[in-house]
Amino acid sequence: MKKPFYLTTTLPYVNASPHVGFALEMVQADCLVRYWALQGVDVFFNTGTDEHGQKLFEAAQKADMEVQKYVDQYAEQFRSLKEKLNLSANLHFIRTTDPHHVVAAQEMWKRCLKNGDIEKRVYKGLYCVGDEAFIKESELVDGKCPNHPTMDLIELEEENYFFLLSKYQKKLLEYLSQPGVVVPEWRRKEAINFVESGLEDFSISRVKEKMSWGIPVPDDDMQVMYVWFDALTNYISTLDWPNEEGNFKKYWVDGVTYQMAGKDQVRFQSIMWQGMLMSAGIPTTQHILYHGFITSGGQKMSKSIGNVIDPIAVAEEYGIDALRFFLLRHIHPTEDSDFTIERFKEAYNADLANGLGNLVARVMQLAQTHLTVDLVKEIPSTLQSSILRATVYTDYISSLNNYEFDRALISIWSYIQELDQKITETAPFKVVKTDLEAGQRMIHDLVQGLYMIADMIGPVMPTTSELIKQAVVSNTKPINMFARKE
RNA sequence: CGCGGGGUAGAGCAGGAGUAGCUCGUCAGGCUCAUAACCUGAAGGUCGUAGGUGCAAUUCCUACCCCCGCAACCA
Repeated sequence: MKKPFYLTTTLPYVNASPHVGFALEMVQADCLVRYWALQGVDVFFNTGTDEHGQKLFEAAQKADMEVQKYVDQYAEQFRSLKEKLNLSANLHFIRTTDPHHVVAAQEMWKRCLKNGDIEKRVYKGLYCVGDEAFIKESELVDGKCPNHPTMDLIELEEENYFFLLSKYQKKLLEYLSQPGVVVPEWRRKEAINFVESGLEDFSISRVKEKMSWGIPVPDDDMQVMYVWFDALTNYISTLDWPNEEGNFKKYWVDGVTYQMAGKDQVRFQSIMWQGMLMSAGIPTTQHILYHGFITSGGQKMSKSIGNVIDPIAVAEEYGIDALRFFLLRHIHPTEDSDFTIERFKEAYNADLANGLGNLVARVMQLAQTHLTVDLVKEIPSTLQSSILRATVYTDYISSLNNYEFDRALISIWSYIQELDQKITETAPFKVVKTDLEAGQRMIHDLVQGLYMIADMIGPVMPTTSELIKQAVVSNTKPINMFARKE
């Protein structure tokens, strides 16, 4: 019996529509979940939305809306990604405004408090009256607020609760000393460096009077939790924690735990969150996978440059599977990568239209013409075909086991090329005219290869995979799967 | 001396001590089962710069140059 797996994405903050970077995270996660599920693993798959905090509070005020209604709107956009990106059916979606999450966050607080890791202190910071907010030092422009360069910043103090992260320096270093807790490996070293350079305690609450949109601090009416403390707790509240039995025990305590996040999240996910878990006496996360960022035209995406890629629009024009394919094949799993429509179209035409789509068409045309349904019946159960070069499958497996989506797909596509070559070299369409049986055997082999491809691309392109399998089983050439785009 | 990633054919990338590889693009052939697709071949690179260690370096070491992130309360 395989251990159950748990995998969560980060929860996006709902101050904007889903962007392509989150689509990447979601699709990577979904690919792993589907891959594991195919191997018979019981997987708990989590995502959701982070809905508290000052920025949302202000945004709602600007929009002249009730905060809850404001976040409801955005939450729905993220929830609908399940259909728009064709994510696994078992995906759990948690909102940090869900009542049971609120309870969990407060319980997390109490545990950390009880363990002596939360204490009240004076928070000193530079406060901009124009923004009515603290400005962090790295944001300063010539010592002034970037939004209000003519105004002087005032030093302001307020009482906040602090999480004593510094107490966990040693334990965090022990945690980070385990290979695999942070992927890629060089980011683990980065995290170790960061912890070794010293950890600061963090403010984890805000004065309610100034900003009420947050989870109330237990036993203190004057303060609400600062978002990150609240939001991080979702990873276990989604498992019904603080109920220690059931899903929490099954997946978090006894299972194999995975988180996915963007590269900017290392200190939140691998350091603060792990510190919180340690404080609360809960097992730490076993593997956290960090993807890179997506640029467009070599620059950060921004509305003013006009290089923003809307993943939903791409999916609508080219198909969900095409988007999923591009994100997994042409975006590096862990490094930054570039995404432009030009590159996307190039990959679409080369890999999907001319590659996979065309191969399906030529093989299934041969099959439909020269084979019968009876002849292909046994195909799904006989995947160990002689036509499959053994290394294709083993490369595919080992790549996915290392979260190297791009390599897994490269290996499948090299096989597609092999089949194209084989058709040209052995010319079954010719052989069939002089020796029907020999030709049929060749075509049968090709169909088997096609089925194998369908199997392997399942986690990446679920719909395409199904269409190919159906075509094989019904011995029918399907309509163009990926029409060329000019 | 802050930390990390990277600089390889026109473009995008892989590789990693011992005839430099892939995709797209270009050029020339071939095939006709296929989505004007597919197959074969060719042109195109002194692998950022300068040193060093090797019988041998693009691959290791050192220095430097350039690009990109990060440098914590941004969710």
